Amino acid sequence: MSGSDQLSVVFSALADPTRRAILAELADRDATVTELTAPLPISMPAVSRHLKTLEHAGLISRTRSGKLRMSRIEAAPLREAAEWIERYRRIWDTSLTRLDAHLAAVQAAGRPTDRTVRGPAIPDSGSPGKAHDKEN
Amino acid sequence: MSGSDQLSVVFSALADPTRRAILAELADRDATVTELTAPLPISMPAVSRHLKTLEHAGLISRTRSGKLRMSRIEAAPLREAAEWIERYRRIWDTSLTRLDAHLAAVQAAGRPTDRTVRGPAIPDSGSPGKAHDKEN
DNA sequence: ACTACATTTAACGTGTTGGTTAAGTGACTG
DNA sequence: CAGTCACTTAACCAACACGTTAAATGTAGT
Repeated sequence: MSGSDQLSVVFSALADPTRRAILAELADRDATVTELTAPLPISMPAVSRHLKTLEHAGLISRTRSGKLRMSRIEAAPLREAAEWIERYRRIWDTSLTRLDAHLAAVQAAGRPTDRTVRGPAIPDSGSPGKAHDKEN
Repeated sequence: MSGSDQLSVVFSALADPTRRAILAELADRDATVTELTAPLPISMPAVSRHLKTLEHAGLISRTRSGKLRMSRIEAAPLREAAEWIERYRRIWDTSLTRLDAHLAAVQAAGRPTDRTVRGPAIPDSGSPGKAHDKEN
């Protein structure tokens, strides 16, 4: 992980399947560390650290009640991540559109695919540590 | 990165701000390695490896034309990532709803927040290497 | 063939990740 | 207040990520 911005931290957290499994679990119900560890093939300290990572990413919050430590999902940061990705929706949509067009064209004639018809920019967000900033 | 599944690879690729900047650049127009390196504060070999990572994640494809190597964005994997995240939309939506409700309630009376009203499961996808599978 | 250009591969250093086991902390229980 | 339960922290390790510079590769032009 090279970046320390919010988006990098969130995507990093999501990059681990164990952490995604934990989030899936927490989507159902809040849970203790022991409960979260049970279905997983790793030790409790390992889970504890995953929870720390998730908490640091803002994806969960935790409260102590007695000797239990409850974890609760906080999906707000996912929204930011989704919004970043959504900016590219037009590209994958138009890719599919192009594919449709291509198939139609092939059925009619026999031309090769085009692929240069692309709309204008997508605003940036998520520049490298010290970018020379040309991508805005 | 502990997982090697598609989702892990894609989220890992997105976790780096330099790679996100490259994708932002490629959203505008296909580009050569040299063009992509220009605005970045790192060497060309470093960019070359980022491109390899993005290609491995399926986020770009590359073609050789003469001595140039063009990179083109392939946003399809982003769709899968977005879909994974979208499953949690209800949670962050209802979080906001709960917040609204809380604020309204506070304005009217003075009760503490509730937070236990959560709907049923969200289907899994993204289980750890060898999970004992309980989260489905 | 020689040279120049674009890019990749190799070798290396360094920091981080994700797992382990063992020891520490804090709250309840007898 | 000793013991146990639910965790966290510490110490350690192997693997990997990300950057560098130097050398190798491949294509084009002269």
